[in-house]
Amino acid sequence: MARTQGSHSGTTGPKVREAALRLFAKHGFAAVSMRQIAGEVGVQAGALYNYTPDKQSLLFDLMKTHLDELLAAYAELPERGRPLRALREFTRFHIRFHAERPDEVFIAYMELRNLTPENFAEIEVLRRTYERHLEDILREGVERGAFDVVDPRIAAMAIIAMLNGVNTWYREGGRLSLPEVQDLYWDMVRKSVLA
Amino acid sequence: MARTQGSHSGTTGPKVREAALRLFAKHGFAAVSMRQIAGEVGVQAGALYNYTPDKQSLLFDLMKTHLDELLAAYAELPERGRPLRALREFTRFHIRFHAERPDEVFIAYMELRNLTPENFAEIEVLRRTYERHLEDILREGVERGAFDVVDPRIAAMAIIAMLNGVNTWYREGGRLSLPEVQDLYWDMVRKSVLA
DNA sequence: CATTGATTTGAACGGGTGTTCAGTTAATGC
DNA sequence: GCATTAACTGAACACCCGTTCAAATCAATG
Repeated sequence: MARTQGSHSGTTGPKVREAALRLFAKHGFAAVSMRQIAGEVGVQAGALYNYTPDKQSLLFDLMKTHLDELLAAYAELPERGRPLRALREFTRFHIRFHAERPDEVFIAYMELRNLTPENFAEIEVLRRTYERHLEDILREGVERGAFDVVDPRIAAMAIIAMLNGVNTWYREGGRLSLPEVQDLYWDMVRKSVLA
Repeated sequence: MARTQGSHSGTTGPKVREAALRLFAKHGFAAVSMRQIAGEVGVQAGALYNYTPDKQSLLFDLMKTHLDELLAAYAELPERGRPLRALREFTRFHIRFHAERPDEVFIAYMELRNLTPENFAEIEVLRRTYERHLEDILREGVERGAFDVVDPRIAAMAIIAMLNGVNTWYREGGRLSLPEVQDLYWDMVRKSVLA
């Protein structure tokens, strides 16, 4: 046997990325083999190399795509307004965006050490860019006297760490709805920086 | 060759745990081989099995020891006092304790999925016990009217996630000293729950 | 100083790893 | 309907994996 019925790069390609995403998130990059991914796709391991030059690139592409989408989605937030309003929009956006993609988020935070140094550096720039958006909101709030934040850089990291924590426990259909979660966290974020 | 000069379970045993700790933290459990650990210890791979029944137990022991020490250290905190004071002590304790053991903390949060279900369950009980200490402080603060927290369980997880974030950037000898970090975070934690 | 017991070696076990590629088959364009 | 191209197989490559164990050597004991 060789080329199989119904085979298409347009369908196999996404399947490869989806399988890798799910398996990496569940078992970790190092614990997943190319043969496992191929098995999920319904293909032999060799066929994966039509879609990625190697395993490392597969991981990098997943992370890069995730962060590109994060920055693009944030950039398209309509009318962010003044500091307090902007901070609320950031908080709500962050929780929603991350709750919608638990696997991508998990990989992006857990598998950083499995990137080559060059790939790591590229991902870090994107992550840092996102953090700086929040940092800028805080800084402007301090200038306008709306916020009392001694160190905006630290505060930004603290808030993001807190918001990322949602993904460790939030599940759709659980005790709390997403809007309820957003309200609870917004209450804490707001008070933590208020003057 | 067989038994080597100066060999002692009293020295090799700790060396094995230290090497495993460092390597697991740096490369991840799945990416580290028993031969790598043995190499760091200065021994052949077979010798490791005098000190652990298998690789999995090595990981579990590291996590269990870490969490046992965490709970023991918290239990020995002198005079925690009323809610606000207790919350401050918790915050300062958490930051210091975790900053002192970055490798243990990293492993305890990143390698949970590499535990067998039984081992995972045991670790989760300990982690949950620690979380509940904070939850109890918050609950008492709410009862006494000192705190305004809608959902103490969620708030406890949010605060711990925020404090854990310190380990992603804090390094001894960096821009901020540990007391400065403790002050910055205490300021945010305090305000986030205040009535 | 001989003996016992603790400690390690080194080889072996069966199996898995990422990656390459010649060969084969299905889909596509003319 | 036929030639071309895209997609995939299956085997092979060299190597690494966790774990076991008889044999060898050292430390400790009496």
